[in-house]
Parts: sequence; C-alpha cells; structure tokens
Amino acid sequence: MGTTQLESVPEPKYWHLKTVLTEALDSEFSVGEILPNERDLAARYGVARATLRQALEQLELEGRLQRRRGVGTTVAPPRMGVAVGTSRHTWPGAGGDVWQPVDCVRSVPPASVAAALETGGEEVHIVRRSRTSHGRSVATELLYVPAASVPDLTAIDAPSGPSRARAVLRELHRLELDGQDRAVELGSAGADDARELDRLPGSPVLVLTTRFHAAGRTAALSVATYRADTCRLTFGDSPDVEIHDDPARRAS
Amino acid sequence: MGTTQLESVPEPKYWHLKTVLTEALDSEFSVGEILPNERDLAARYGVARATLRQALEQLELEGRLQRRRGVGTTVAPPRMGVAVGTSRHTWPGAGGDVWQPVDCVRSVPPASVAAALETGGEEVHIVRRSRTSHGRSVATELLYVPAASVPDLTAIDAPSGPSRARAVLRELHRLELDGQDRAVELGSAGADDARELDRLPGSPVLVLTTRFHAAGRTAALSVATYRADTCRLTFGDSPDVEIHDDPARRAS
DNA sequence: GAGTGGTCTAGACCACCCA
DNA sequence: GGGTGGTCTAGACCACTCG
Repeated sequence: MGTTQLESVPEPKYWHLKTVLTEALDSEFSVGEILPNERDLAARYGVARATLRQALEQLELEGRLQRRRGVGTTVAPPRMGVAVGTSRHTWPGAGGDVWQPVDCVRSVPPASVAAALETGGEEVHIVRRSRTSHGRSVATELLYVPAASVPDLTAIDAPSGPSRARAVLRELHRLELDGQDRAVELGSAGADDARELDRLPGSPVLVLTTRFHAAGRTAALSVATYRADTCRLTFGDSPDVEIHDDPARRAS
Repeated sequence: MGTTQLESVPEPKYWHLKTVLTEALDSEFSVGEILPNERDLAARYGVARATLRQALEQLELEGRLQRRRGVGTTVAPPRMGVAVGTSRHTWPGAGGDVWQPVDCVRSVPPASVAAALETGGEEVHIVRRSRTSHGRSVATELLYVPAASVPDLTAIDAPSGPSRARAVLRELHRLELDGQDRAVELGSAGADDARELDRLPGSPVLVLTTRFHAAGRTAALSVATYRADTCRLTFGDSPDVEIHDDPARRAS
C-alpha cells in the first residue's frame, strides 16, 4: 500500500556522523586544534563511543584527524607531498638523496624478496634507512642488496651500522643502472615500522617497492614504508614541479 | 622486587589473533576457500566477535581476505598488479588505453580541483571513466577538462554520455602534451565509488591524481580511485616488465 | 527462512601522557 | 592522579544473499 519508501537505504550512523564531523572540521576548527574527548563527543551526538570511534577512524584514515593516546584528538594539517622520484632513474643513496642510513645487516630475506632477487636461500645485505620531513619521521626502508651486486665489498668497514650501510651503497653505485620499476600498495605497519613512524601497530601505510635493474638482473630491491595518514607520494615527472610541500597549512 | 617484567608490553589480543590467522591462511587454506563464520571463529579463539572482527579487518586491509555480507569470508588471491603508466607521458584515452568512457557532464568542480586547474568558479567538462581488470571493476576516474583545453569542441555530439566523453578526449589529444606529474594517497570510497567498485562505503582506496601539462597550463586533471584491497599500482619504467602479477606471497 | 557479515550499544579495564 | 585514547566484552538487531 502507500508506503512509498523513499529512504530504502538507511545511512549508517557512523557514516552520517563522519559527514557531520567533516563539515564541523571545515567550518569550526583550525589545524592543530584539539577536539573534545571521545566520551563527550559521543554523548553530544547521542551515539555509543564505539560508533563515534568508527567515524573518527575513517577521518583519521583520510588524514583529517590525528589521535594520540593520553593526549587527545587534533585536527591534522593537509597531507604533505613527499617526492618519491622523477622519471630519471638513480641508485638509492645517490646525490641529493633524502634518506638517512641507519643500519646494515646480512640476513636471509623474506621469501617474496628472495623470489624477486632470484637469490635462493642466500643471505643478502639489508640496508635500513629512514626518511624525515619537516622534522617528522615519514618513512622507513629496507634495501635488499644481493652479495653479487657488491662483489668488491670488503670487510674494512664495520660489519654493521650506518658506516657499513654507506659502504654497501657506495659499492652499489659502481654498477650501471639500466632501469627501475615501482609499485605502490596499501599495507599495515608492523611492530618495528610502527615504532619508527610513531604510529600504532597496524596503522595503514603506503608500501613503495622499487626494483633496480643492472647487468640484466634485479640488482637491488627497496621496500619503503610511508605513513599513509600524513603522506601523499608524488611522482614529479614534469620539469617545473619538484618537491611540492603544501604551501597552506592553515584553514579558515 | 624481583619482578623482572620481560613482557612489559602485552600484545593486544587482536594483534596476536591476526598473526595466528595469517599463519593459518598460509598453511591451511587456499585461495578462494571460505572461512568459518565470524561467530564460530570468535568462539574457537575464545574472544568476542568484535575482537575477531578487528583482526579480520586488518587482514582485509592487507588484501589477504575478502568479506561479503550475506556470503562469508574468503581467502583473497594475491593482489593484481595494475599498470598505471610508464615514463612516457600520454594523454588519457590515447591508443592502448584500458579505460572505458562512461559519461561526461559539465559542472563546477570541487574547490581543490578548481585550484589545481586555475579555473575560478567556471564549469569544466567532467569525464567519467571506469577500468576493469580480469573481469573485475578495479577503478573509477573523474577527468576534469577545462573548456579552454578543448576550445573547438562542438555540440554535434550528444551533450552527455559516452560519446560526449570520447569527443572531449579526442579534442584534448589535439594539444601537445608537455608533461605530467602524479601523486598517490590513501582515501576512502565515497558512496558512488563504493557502488561502482562493489565495495562498502568507506572502503580504503588508492587515489591517483595526475596533472597533465600543456601550453604552460594544467590542461587536465585526472583523479582515479583504485580498490586498495585488490590492487597494487605498478609504475613500469623498465622495458621488460609490464603488468606483473605476483606469483608467490608465501612467508617462511 | 536460515545464515552471513555490518552496525550499534553500554558498559569495563588498560596503557599512556602530563601537570 | 586525572584524563586521554586503545582494547575488549556480551549481547542485540539489521541488511544482504541464497537455496
């Protein structure tokens, strides 16, 4: 009978709440401002705390909010553009590199990495590097370098540590780079990465995998993990745009 | 005294559960296989259903699981590599393009798009396209084309619809492309995109923004939305590697 | 209609930060 | 110690799919 069901799809509460909060963020709050706590917000909007949190999680995923345990929820600045390379291919650690060598060990890589490098169960050099921007740690990287790619590496340097990392990179640069290819996918931060990136374990991250080709092989493999909440990975291929940090960090 | 607290950081249950489930997926299940339902799984592992769901959500985020309401939870195949361009720059819709024109309207773009295009409050052409791979819809795109970029566009074609979309692209190709730059970031699917991609609203997506430069301006702006759970965006710059489906994703 | 995942509630306790 | 967000529980109902 006449029950014209116009709203046949009732919007979930957390979805509607997210919309409401987004508008509030745009109009009533400025970057860095601290929001009321979750219990108060939930009461204000007449929902359970869990429902409110579902909305906040979405907003954090979109980079609109930042939540820190023991502190509170703040309005996040716009995501920063992080340059991850131009069309010109260069070795990691080449001039002008923004990465900081942290460590280097010799170990057997994960199976997926070993497959890409076509090393069997052999040990490879694993260089650990980190990247900061605006004083914040934004990414960590594991660079897998087969022993065959750095044949002349000697033991004159320390067996591990930053200086060893630099030595491996130096040797790697002696190869002629034929090309590289990349892939970006969504991941979640492991315990180590989470600590390094000042996030909770399981936080969403953008994983940028780069294969470096030289001498007909994959000479090195880089797996870089970027904070997904604060970073926008930019592939600047046009001449006039390089690193482009968002100029405006203030709203309203 | 004497309480040597070795495990000062008790692992959250959902985190441990995720690890256990990951190992189970690797060893006891094969792709496409359906898991026990959430209530049974929660009971088996002695946790509340909400806690189990927290673990499942993580695994879905990592592309290991796929959940569908009314059906069940299945083991997801490895993410597919989706090629999103080489170092050679081409206009969208150029030869060999994998996108399917869907629609075209004239409308005022969002403020952020208008800023990038340096159009004021003017209307632009908005071409909607979709992309499928292996029979699945994997991405939707909105291509914003200022009227100034297609000055000779006539009204001989339909005012909207796929044929109009093709006409806009055809006119766009008459410009000489100077370059392009891209950015990738994490987003969440809006209601429209979610329907198109066969996901729930709010699902994580990878947003690939491409600016096309011609005649000293930004001649067009593409905002492509890829399913983050099933897609790995590949930037194939080396000659021998194109689309590369991951063969093995097994650990230890 | 039976079974699935999705949403929502009202509580509780814990880990962390800071005054 | 007081306040924050993070984790966890045990329930309930809803929306969807499929036989």
